[in-house]
Amino acid sequence: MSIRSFNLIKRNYSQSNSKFFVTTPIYYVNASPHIGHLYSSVIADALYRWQQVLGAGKFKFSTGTDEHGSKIQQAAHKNNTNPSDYCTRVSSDYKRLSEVFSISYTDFVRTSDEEHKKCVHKFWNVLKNKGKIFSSKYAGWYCISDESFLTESQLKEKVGPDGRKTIISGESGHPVEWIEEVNYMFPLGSLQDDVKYWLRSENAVRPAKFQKILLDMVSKGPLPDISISRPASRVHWGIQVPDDETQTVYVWLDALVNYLTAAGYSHASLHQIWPPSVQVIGKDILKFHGIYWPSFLIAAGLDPPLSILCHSHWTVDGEKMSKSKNNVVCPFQRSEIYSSDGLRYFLLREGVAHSDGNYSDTKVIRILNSELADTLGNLLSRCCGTALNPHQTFPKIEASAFESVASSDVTKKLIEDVATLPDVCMGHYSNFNFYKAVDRVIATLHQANLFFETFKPWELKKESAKTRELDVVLHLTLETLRVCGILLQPIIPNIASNLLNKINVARERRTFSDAKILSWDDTNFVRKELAKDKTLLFKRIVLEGDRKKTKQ
RNA sequence: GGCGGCGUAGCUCAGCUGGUCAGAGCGGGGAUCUCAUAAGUCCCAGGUCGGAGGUUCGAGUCCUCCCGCCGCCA
Repeated sequence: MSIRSFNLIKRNYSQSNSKFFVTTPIYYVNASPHIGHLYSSVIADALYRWQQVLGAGKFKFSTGTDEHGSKIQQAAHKNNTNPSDYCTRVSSDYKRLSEVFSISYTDFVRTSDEEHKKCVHKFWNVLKNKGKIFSSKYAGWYCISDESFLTESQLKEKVGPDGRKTIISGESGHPVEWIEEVNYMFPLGSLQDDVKYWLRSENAVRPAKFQKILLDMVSKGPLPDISISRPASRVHWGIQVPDDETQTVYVWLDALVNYLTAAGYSHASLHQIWPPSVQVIGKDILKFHGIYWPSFLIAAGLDPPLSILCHSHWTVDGEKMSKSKNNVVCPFQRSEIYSSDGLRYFLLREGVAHSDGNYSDTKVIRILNSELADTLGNLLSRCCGTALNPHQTFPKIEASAFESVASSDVTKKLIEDVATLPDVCMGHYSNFNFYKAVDRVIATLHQANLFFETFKPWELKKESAKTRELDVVLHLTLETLRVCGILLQPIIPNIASNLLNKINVARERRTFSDAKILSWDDTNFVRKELAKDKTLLFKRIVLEGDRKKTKQ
């Protein structure tokens, strides 16, 4: 069965398509959420919100938790509870992550849900009926902790205190043992050409670095058959293989089907939303999503995803994040200091998909204070203060006064920046370059501050003959804030909402089209009242004992 | 060992297709302003673009070799 037979037309899904389906990985419940989990969710949420800024449609955003496997059995036992209760508890932490950080998912899938089991069974039977599952005796080195078969190159020898040698996983350090057993197998090699073809399409995997890694993997020689079940005697917390109670479905097959579960695989609605538009993943699970997953899908006669966005990891103060180093960054704890939008901003502003980011609290504080409190928040305050804006309005402007102000080079630059900003952001968001989009927005806000400084409205205020020019300065600056606010909604939804509320932008006027219609071109513009509340977009972060040097 | 990715100012990045032999933000220093979230604006310092060689009138950008980091495979 050839992949060429189905529709892989290159398309820019960032346009206002009728449908959009974005996914995060489902998070393994062996541990609480950390900054890396948040990063995946925030990226997916930004993509989802951007789609909404572009326009209405049938959208779906799935996330969830991966709850099966022997590690969960062990973790539950360690916590003196059963796997089901244990999973419910930790899964609720991931739901809380989404709630705290405004992750606007539509579907939360738990692999222990009955609906998911139905989908896994259905998928299994489809693969089986297509002759893609066969039973075979399998022998190899097996790591119980990691629940994986390993090749000999992945092993190391370890000498114990008594001089005895044991074989361990080279990667995790956990012990391995030689196992011979009967498992169900899947012929990865039979889909290799199709997967290679899919990988070569332009947007299949982004950034290109990860696309090349995958192409390298599938171009090296035939892919092996892989085991897709485990004996139930060893792994009983999972989904039973249909019609064979002695085997449990391999956790990766189980987990990957969650995306189908979210899309309505067990009932007829799947094709209303399938295939996924973007699947967001971390680089540690690249092989499963970039080779296994499309192989399974193609074998089952389903389209692979239109795009996989693979992001890199976060180091912490230059070191890999790990429990043993005790440097795992807890997003809940950090959000209490930096706010949820603040943490979102930092991750999307500082993170680039192609290389590891470095998390540092010093950097977080500096970026948030400089850009959210100062550049953005202070600019709003300059416009809304009663000294310059006693009537608390977003004023209408007179054409002659506008022309007078617009003749300045600084004003021309600002108007050009604001006019081109929506399309520039469109380009960057479409290519998943959030940091470039944010960079342009911040640059535009700097230009607005320069414009404000150039025209010195606090001096215009003193001359009654210059009141109309003062209105123009306030108007242009508030309009810049309005456009920037619309474009920042995917990044900092709450701060953007507060900003747009303050300048009285109607909720239904916060779309990409609204960002393109500029007030000085809008003959129907009506003077707007600013909201009465004293809006503080972002409170500057000051740590105890950290006293800023006062300037003279 | 083979293959792939990366290496640009203290930090994070831009600089795609060879052409002011280099920019931005943050951080640092100075000046100035007072509308404003003690904010804004301006100026300055910081660069062997990992190293060496080559192609070219001209290379951060192309080629070769070497060094370092990361990943995959053996």
